[in-house]
Amino acid sequence: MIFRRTLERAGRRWSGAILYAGVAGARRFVEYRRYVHGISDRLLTQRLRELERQGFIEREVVPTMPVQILYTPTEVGAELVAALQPLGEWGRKHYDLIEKAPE
Amino acid sequence: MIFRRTLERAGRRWSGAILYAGVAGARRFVEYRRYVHGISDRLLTQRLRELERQGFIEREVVPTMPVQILYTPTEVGAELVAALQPLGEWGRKHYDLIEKAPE
DNA sequence: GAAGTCACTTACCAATAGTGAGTTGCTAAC
DNA sequence: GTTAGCAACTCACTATTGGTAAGTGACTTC
Repeated sequence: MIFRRTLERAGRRWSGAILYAGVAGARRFVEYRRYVHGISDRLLTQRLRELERQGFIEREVVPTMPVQILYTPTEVGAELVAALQPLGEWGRKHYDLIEKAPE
Repeated sequence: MIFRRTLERAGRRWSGAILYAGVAGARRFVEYRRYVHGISDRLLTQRLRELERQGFIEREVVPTMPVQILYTPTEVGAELVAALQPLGEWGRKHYDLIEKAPE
């Protein structure tokens, strides 16, 4: 079912938050790391690569000295984040349920 | 961040699909198993327990012979599924991206 | 009395995630 | 001219999660 696949892809650990950071303005590796609190370098690298492969962000190497690497959300990536807004609303409304409740 | 926690809780493997099945009318264990294609008994048990602990479904034992066990989505559970509708729309729109694309 | 259903549980292995340290190529400070 | 630092990674190791398959006990149907 598409619903399940979509939800589980977007809901993969860190993926949504990384995309969200991109939409919020993050571009460089360190910026993403600052936005996405708690993620390790290893997983940030891995997720950025996945999101690139899946077409949600674009990777661009700027040959300055030292090189800059920019990760920019694509059109679909931004649309996906937009589609997640109601879920964000729900989360804020039920703050205690998701922030205080057991795993 | 709430957004991340919410998304990752809903996006945990099988969780969203199970809740969705409940909203779609599933009540008994075997019904959920039929709705959520591909899930194993082990994980269905585990997820139903988690969803109950988190307050998304209610477990009720009906002392017939043999016993029936009914899992019913709560109000918040149903609201969560409703909040996920736009994501479902997005998924259907970008079908090929999520169904054909690389992991 | 053999086979089947419901709602699980157990054991085992594979895949994914977390932690922490190391690396390369540069610049700036002491 | 060694030391320190940053950006963007990579590697090795452990812990957690998920998948597969089989088993269980109370009951029903043929």
